[in-house]
Amino acid sequence: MLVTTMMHVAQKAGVSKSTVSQVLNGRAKDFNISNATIERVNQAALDLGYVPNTVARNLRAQRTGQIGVVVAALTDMEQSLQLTFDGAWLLGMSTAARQHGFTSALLLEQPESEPNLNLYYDGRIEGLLLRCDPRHPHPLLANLTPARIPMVAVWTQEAPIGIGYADVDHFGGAEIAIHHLLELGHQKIAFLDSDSDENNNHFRLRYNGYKEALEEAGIRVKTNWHQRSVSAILELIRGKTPVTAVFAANDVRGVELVRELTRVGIRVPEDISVIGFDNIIGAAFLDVELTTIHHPIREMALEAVKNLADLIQGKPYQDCRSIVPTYLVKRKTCAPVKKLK
Amino acid sequence: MLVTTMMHVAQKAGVSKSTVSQVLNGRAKDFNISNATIERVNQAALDLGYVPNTVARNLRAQRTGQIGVVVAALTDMEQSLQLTFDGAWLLGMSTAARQHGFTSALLLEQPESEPNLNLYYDGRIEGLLLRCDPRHPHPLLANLTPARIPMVAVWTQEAPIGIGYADVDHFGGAEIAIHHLLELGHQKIAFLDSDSDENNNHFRLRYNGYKEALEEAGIRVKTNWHQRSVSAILELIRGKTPVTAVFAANDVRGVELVRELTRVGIRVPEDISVIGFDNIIGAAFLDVELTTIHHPIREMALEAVKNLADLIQGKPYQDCRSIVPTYLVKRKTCAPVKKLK
DNA sequence: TCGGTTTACTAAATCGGTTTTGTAATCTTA
DNA sequence: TAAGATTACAAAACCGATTTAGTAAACCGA
Repeated sequence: MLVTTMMHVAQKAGVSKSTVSQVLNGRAKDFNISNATIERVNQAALDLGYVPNTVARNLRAQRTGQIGVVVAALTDMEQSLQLTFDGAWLLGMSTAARQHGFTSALLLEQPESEPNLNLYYDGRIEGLLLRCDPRHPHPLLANLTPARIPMVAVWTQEAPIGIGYADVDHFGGAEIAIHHLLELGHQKIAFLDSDSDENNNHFRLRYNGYKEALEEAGIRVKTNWHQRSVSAILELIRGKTPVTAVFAANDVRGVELVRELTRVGIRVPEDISVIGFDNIIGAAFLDVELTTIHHPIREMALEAVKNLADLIQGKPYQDCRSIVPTYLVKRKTCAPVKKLK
Repeated sequence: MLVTTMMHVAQKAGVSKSTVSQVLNGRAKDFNISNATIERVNQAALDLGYVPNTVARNLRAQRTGQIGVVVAALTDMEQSLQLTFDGAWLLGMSTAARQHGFTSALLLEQPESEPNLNLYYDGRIEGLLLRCDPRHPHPLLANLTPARIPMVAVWTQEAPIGIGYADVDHFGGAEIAIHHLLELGHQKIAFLDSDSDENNNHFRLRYNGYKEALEEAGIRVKTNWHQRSVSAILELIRGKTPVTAVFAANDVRGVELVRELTRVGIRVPEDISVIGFDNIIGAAFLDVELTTIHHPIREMALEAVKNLADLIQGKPYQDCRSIVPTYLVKRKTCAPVKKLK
């Protein structure tokens, strides 16, 4: 490779490599290096275009300033959303990593078969970030006996002992959505769940938040308010005790619903209010201007990195768990309830 | 940190660390290590849960098996598209990296100010991938005197001497789009350019492909066929020599156009055919089913990594440049031209 | 039985830094 | 003015591997 090493600088400056190290690390004063020597060393380093070898430095320092990020292969989740999500999260994470003193993040592809923590425990990284899938526990988290490496699970609130996490406040977000509808006078509010992702933990949390918020307001949640198909919601609306608003488990479902309602002549928000969840990036590009709950991906990424940094610093894992707050994004699919009773 | 090193294994097995190294690297036969010793060493390593330190190994081997990926901060480009793009590209790149023998990829945030190649030249990575912006040359490419590190620019076809690249065939894709329209009998075809990105090199290539394809078919491209606003296209359609089809510089514009046409009562594709470019991920979620040219991001990522691997291996940079082919995605916005003449 | 080869290892050098320890020379201060 | 402190460095150890060179013992043919 033929790179200039510290030795070359030392030779050029006529000093030992220890001196070079001391000078270049700004510790000259601690070692009583004369100004003349400092000058000579700096000049030599400059002339030779010297760049310290980080690998060597890391070996000696016994730390790398790197964290690992396991990027799972794409699952069957709706590709577009998955990709925007991953894009936002990776980019946010990368920025956050630097802010927390890590030089960089190592992208590690998830090995398909037996996940082996040792694989990540070879000294290259100081901690690990795992992007989880809300539908099933991450394999690396599953067969984890003791946490031998600082680890933070991202996008989940279920992590084993020793593991930190960062997730969005799905429960609280749902509450915010319901409170908004309540303020608009709605009382009968349906929940449009996913049709496929029955095990999606986030959707479960959102449903719980929905239920809790309604019950706290003294409203008994009828079982048939919880539906998994747009057509079922349609029936509900046309039924004898119709709902006046629908909380969709996510924006995809929300948009779907609004489109169908519009198609069959039910006006949104005049006849029915619809609120979604996620504030999917690029929603501006859609035909439906959905009121929704913002899902803060980058903030979550930032929290994840912060938690990992703390964990590495030795903080107890209980203190390295964050639930990132959401907020309401008012657009055009919610309105005060019609006085039709 | 208290990890088990090769020394510990050696002690436990009652041999020297050289022997341990030889055994664990499968080079026992070359060094005449007896089977009994091999067995002892393996058992000791297993018992102690030994994992070789990759940093030390890398220092000695003078290579890391890592490549760097510069992730630029988000620009003002339409966020959604940017994020899906980056998600797809990072994920594709990461998979490709492993396939090409790199253990992992290092995410390097782009320093805002003076880009300093030395920063990336400290031994941690063997090469660099730069995701470029089609609107302006990458700062790292701009002030690059000699290429001191193997580098591949991604999403551009303009790279200095010594630098490889991987890009999508924007020119060829445009030709494919036009050929499709020509086959459907269209002769008067407008080009709906971006309204803002005047310096976007990709759009320029697409325009050139459009023009070339038409001229090859013996059609003289009228200057007013090249427009930058939907309303201008509308005027064109309503004018005395109306176009029968529009090639949009990208899907965003295409969808915009189709929506507006539909709104003012012009039917697509019955009255006007529209073809886009990009096949934006998640198009399925849109209301407009746009015929378009697929923009293969993951394939581009794969080519980029392949080129970088080749470059690292010493291949001449001219052979490390790829233009990835596109293909037509037929959906519902193109139809045979109406015989109205 | 003696030099040469093979067997089975070990010692030491190496990668390129950082840090601890060592050592002359000069400077203080009692 | 001699002991102690300070100045200004250099030598060597160290991080944890890999690799080259070295060595002792067994074997082997002439």
